[in-house]
Amino acid sequence: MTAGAALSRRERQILEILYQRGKASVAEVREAMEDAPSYSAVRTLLNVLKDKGHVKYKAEGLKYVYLPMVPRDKAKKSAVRHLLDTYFSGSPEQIVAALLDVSSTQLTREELDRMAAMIERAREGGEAK
Amino acid sequence: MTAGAALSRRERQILEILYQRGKASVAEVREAMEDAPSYSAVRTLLNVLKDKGHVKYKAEGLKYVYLPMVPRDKAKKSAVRHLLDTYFSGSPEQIVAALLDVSSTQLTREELDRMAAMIERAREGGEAK
DNA sequence: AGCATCATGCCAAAATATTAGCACCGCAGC
DNA sequence: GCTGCGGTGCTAATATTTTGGCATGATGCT
Repeated sequence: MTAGAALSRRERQILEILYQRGKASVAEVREAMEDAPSYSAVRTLLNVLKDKGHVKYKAEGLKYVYLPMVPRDKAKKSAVRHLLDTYFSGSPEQIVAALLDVSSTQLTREELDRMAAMIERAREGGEAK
Repeated sequence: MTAGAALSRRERQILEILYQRGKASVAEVREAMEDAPSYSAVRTLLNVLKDKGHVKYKAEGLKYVYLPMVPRDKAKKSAVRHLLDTYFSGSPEQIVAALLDVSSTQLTREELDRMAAMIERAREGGEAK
């Protein structure tokens, strides 16, 4: 129920844009869409999302900017969880594998080092059963 | 166009079930749904997915089983890529962080070792710029 | 053979999602 | 003060999604 729950195609598309950018005005959302419909349409969708409780807005200057109701950090987690059991049978290491595969070309040694360090820390700190 | 492209809510739900299980009959798909509609409805959706080219089916015994058109391996990658730039600004290490966070309690030392090893291998093998 | 079961194909009704249009408001410039 | 620009609210039309129903064919059992 946190984030990716039962949204229509457009709703999801828009919510994802908001997650990408953190916050956005109607016009910004619209510009971020490949296949943007009318301004009105975007506005309606945003309102639907608001009614469903996925989005809130606040005045910023003269216009409203919309932002996700559940903060990115929470959404991240449930997205990862979902990915995990949709495509990876719940196996975290397989995600790491896919990750390395997908982004191997852009990964710097430093990034890899940091990842390794994180895992190292988890091994010591968490000390799973 | 690979996998998660412009599907309706139900279509997505069903396709994801197929990715989870690899293949499934109409009844199996239906059983895997929390909020399952009628058998007919599921059947229709499966056919829609077939028409859209996301799913194929083959006879297995007496009934048909459906399976995703694009194989899990490919779908995985684009799902990871999508996750990456929706919630993580394209930063692979942040995914690893989230992953560890989400699944820290269930991770065995062996799994962590294997992850570390993968990263190690990437560091040597790939030798990114 | 007759019947219940479980599969499929096809189709039309009902529910939702998606879109655009119109009216209004505040602000800046002429 | 009028006018154009860019924002909002509301609402109605359209398109798509989602659903169930009915007819049919194969299988297995009594």
